[in-house]
Amino acid sequence: MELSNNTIERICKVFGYLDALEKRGVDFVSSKELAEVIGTTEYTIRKDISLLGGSGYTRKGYEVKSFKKELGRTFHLTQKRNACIVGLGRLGTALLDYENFQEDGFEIVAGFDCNVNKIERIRTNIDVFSASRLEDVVRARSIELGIIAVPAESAQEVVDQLTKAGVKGILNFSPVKVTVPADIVYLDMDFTNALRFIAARFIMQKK
Amino acid sequence: MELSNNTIERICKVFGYLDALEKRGVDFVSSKELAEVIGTTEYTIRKDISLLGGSGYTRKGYEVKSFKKELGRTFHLTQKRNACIVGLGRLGTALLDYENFQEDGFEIVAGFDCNVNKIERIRTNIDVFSASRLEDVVRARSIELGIIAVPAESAQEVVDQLTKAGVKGILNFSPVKVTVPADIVYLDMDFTNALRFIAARFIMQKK
DNA sequence: TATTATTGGTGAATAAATTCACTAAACAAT
DNA sequence: ATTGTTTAGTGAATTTATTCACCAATAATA
Repeated sequence: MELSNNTIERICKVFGYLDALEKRGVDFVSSKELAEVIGTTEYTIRKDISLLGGSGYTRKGYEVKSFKKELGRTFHLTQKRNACIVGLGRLGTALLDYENFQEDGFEIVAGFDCNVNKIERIRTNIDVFSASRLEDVVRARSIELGIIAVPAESAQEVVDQLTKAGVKGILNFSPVKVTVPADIVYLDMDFTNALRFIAARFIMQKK
Repeated sequence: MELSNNTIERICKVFGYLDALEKRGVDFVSSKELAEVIGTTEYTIRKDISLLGGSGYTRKGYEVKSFKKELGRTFHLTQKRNACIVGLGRLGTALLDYENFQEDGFEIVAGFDCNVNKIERIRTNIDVFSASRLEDVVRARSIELGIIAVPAESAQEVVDQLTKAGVKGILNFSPVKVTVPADIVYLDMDFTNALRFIAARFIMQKK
């Protein structure tokens, strides 16, 4: 099966919405509703789902519970995955306690910072370590996902360390472009860039 | 000129990288280097730039300073834009002091929270207000951009308030899908979704 | 029971995005 | 000078993504 990034992105959003619907006790959802919520068309949603082999019910839509379960299985979205946060400044510590991660199958099992004094001051339930211990802790705790919240100048170094330690994916909050080996899944969450994109779209009116 | 989202997104990244190069004192950059950094091909970069009407120098590439300036002008990326943050939990307060915003032409000129006690405890240089004052402060301070960092359950309400107050763009950090009028530029930064995307890509190996 | 409306599934058509192929320019090296 | 190499620019070709058009199923309604 060969899914495009766009499809995967949409399906992830669908998964999140299914989760919300399930909590609200809703049983069925139509491709039309999914499309509106996700911000696409019903055709695209149906195409995505058919690419995935999923199926719904005529005049009812997709069954929330079973569809969510199926997506979870296909994308291994249900199994717990260990993650760590590198860089415990304001953003990093905020992320440490971001409850939604835990709820959604991602467990932050370690935090790292190079400032030892800072480490001692941090009040959280999550174990925090000196950055020098990154590699061995990542291995010891089977951490698959690294979340980078360090300043721009050390981001590349952290990427290299995480890579060496064997993480499979990296989510980068630092506002700098880094180079990452091709076999590691990498995603950028540059806030400034997001604001720029919005500002640019003020100007280049869509539609 | 009709630019796609993809093009705008790439150009924003290019802008960020040009900024970094400028600071490093680099004079020229090739489409190939840009492509590598941004994560695309040189063809696409050149096509994007030509769509924009930009131009470079044979065997040298694009002149960093003037190209950056041109992009800034085209996308109005240089003019200061006022932004506010709604929701002053851990993430919201971290964003309040995120220095990179200020550096890049976005100024956080207000913070809002519905918890009055919390407002009094917050230590920052930025003015913080009760959420009830959102509408009048947004108008009074010409705030164009709203950054949402409230819990899922109040996100839609905040969107509605911001919309009513007349912001032009919204950046949403809350992990919920909201509906936004079509004329407002909207961008989602759902962390959990980002992690899901990464996890899904572990499985659905690209390439 | 017959009819109507709604919804998913899917191959075909269309549209959009990317890549290619080639040209021209400019600098470097011989 | 001449030759070779690098790099941008761009129309054409290709690939990818989206949308359409239509069918089948099924639930609701008359």
